[in-house]
Amino acid sequence: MVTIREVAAQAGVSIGTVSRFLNGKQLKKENMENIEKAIKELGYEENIIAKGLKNNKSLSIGVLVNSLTDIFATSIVSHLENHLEENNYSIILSDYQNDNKRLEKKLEFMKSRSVDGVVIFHLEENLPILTKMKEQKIAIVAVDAPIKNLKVDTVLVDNYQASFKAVDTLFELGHNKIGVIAGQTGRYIGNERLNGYIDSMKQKGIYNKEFIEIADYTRQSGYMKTKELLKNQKITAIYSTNYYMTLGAVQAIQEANLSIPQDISIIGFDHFELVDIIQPKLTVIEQPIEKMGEMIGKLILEQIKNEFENRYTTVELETNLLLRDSVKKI
Amino acid sequence: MVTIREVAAQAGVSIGTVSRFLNGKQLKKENMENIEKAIKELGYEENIIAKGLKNNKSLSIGVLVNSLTDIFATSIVSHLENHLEENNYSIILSDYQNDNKRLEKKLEFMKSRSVDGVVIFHLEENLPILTKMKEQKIAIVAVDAPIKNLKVDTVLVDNYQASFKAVDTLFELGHNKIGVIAGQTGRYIGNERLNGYIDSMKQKGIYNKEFIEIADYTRQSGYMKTKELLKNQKITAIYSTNYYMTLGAVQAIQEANLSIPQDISIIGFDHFELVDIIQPKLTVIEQPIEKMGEMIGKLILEQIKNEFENRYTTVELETNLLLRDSVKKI
DNA sequence: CTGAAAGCGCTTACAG
DNA sequence: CTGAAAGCGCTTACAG
Repeated sequence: MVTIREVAAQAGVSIGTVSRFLNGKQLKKENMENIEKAIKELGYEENIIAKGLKNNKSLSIGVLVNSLTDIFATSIVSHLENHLEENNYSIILSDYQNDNKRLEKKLEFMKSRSVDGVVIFHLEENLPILTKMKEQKIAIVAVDAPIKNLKVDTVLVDNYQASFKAVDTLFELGHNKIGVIAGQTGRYIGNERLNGYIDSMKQKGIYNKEFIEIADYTRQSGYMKTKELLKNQKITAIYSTNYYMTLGAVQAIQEANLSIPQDISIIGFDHFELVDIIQPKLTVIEQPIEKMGEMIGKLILEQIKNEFENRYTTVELETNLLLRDSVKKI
Repeated sequence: MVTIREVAAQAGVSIGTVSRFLNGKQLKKENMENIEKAIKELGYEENIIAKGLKNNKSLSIGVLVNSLTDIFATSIVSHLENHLEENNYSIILSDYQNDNKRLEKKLEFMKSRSVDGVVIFHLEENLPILTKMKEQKIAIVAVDAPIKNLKVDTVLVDNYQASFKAVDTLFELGHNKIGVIAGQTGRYIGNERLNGYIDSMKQKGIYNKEFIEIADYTRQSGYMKTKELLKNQKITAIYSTNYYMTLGAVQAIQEANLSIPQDISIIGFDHFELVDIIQPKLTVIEQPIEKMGEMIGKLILEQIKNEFENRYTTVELETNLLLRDSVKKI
């Protein structure tokens, strides 16, 4: 491995001068040329690890997701990675399987690797390690849910509003017996999405608690709970509050030999490629995946650069209701 | 940040001694106790970055996938990460969008971060940077396809055999007009899967080149090419050679108002959760995802530990044909 | 078993 | 603008 030292020798300058050159400082023209030449000839490549030792920067960002196979998270991470890479940052990725003990361990791990920041998906409870990280000026961005009792930048969507609007849409088409497949209550997203539904139903005077089924975001749970819902003869439409549950819901509807939207209308949450395999094309609430990825990158880099001037932002992005063929006027 | 130096002072020993303790060396009992106590009291945590500087190890592995939203790759990475994390390694993840220029850049990037190894999915052409990495003793594992003209450990499945068996299965059920939705030829996986099909068809004397459609692994292409295939009245079964194309194929079959398996039998490739939403349950070829992840981790750690004794392994794992309801005897 | 010292590749006040 | 030197947090022959 060729180091700055060899470059210095070959260029006839000191290593400090080479270092300054590499960091974009202005030098005597002749020296710059010599250094540049030496770098080329020797094939010098900088060692980012060594570079970071002095100022304790690693140019890496830890990203913690629940599951590496969750399409929502990986889609965002993909955009985030693009953004960060342009700024010479790399991503250390880990999943924590919805287990806060595990998350804590992974965060320790990342801390020991001197990450400059961490991005955490779907965490709601504060963890002792996070407070420690804040003290040590490690940037933190929470995604998709706010972390209680911890002031950090947060990027999420307006889930409440999305649900509210889903009900609006169905109501305008004449539906007033609208079932919902909700995620666990007690968790932020589950609550927001369910409350948006409830308030919208109440506003129209069509609220009925029998229309509510609580599932757990898995396809299997969406399937089961939709079956329950279908036993309720009055339902004419279903609002399913996440991607996987929607897939399960559709399966349950198909198995009940009901057709969409003739027998039942449905609105899903999230628009990833695979919902499009379903016939007819589902009406879904789309999250601004790309914008979320960019926003996260922007916030974390700002934190790192501005050295945490105690300014915390919560960015709440709007969703988009994509109206397609799975809903029908009645 | 508390360092080894402070621990040494508090424990009344030299920093070398603390270092040795941290690396599991045996010391005088009293010193060990004092150091342990000092570590606790001060809340010392090791700095992996600094640790790696001396021997140029970073305890990190770069992983390059085509797309972060490819469920096949992320499923494997998820298992790999578990395996590596147990060994104190972390993963730096990046996608390269099927663009070798981009891949090269990402590899440079990872090299500058002193990764101890890289895992590369779906690469077939050797890249200059890879030769350089080999020279510098950076471990390399190729996944899912061998890299031409480069000796590295490789983990893949027996694609040829999988296809051969898919045709066997259909043939035994009485099918002899079996269409195939293949991926691009000219690429390793595409060739292997197509050749297995072709040879199996020829072996049974039922080969007909009109039964072959070449798609490009996307759902959309699977959809279009299946439509083409269905124009061929003789077809009684379809073998679709990847996950996304299978989803497209099913969609095309549904739109043609044909039912599975009454009108047409189908065997797909890959078994991820979402194929199970399809009615009836698809017969699919399962890849040993978990084993692949473990194997990759095992090989890369062996390379790092054994210091590359010029031993290169290609691990070819078997697939499993999961027989379910989408195929029928005729 | 342990201390003192050199070193990993780089940065950065300091002095000129 | 630049060199010499100290330092980032840790490891590891060397000598005892």
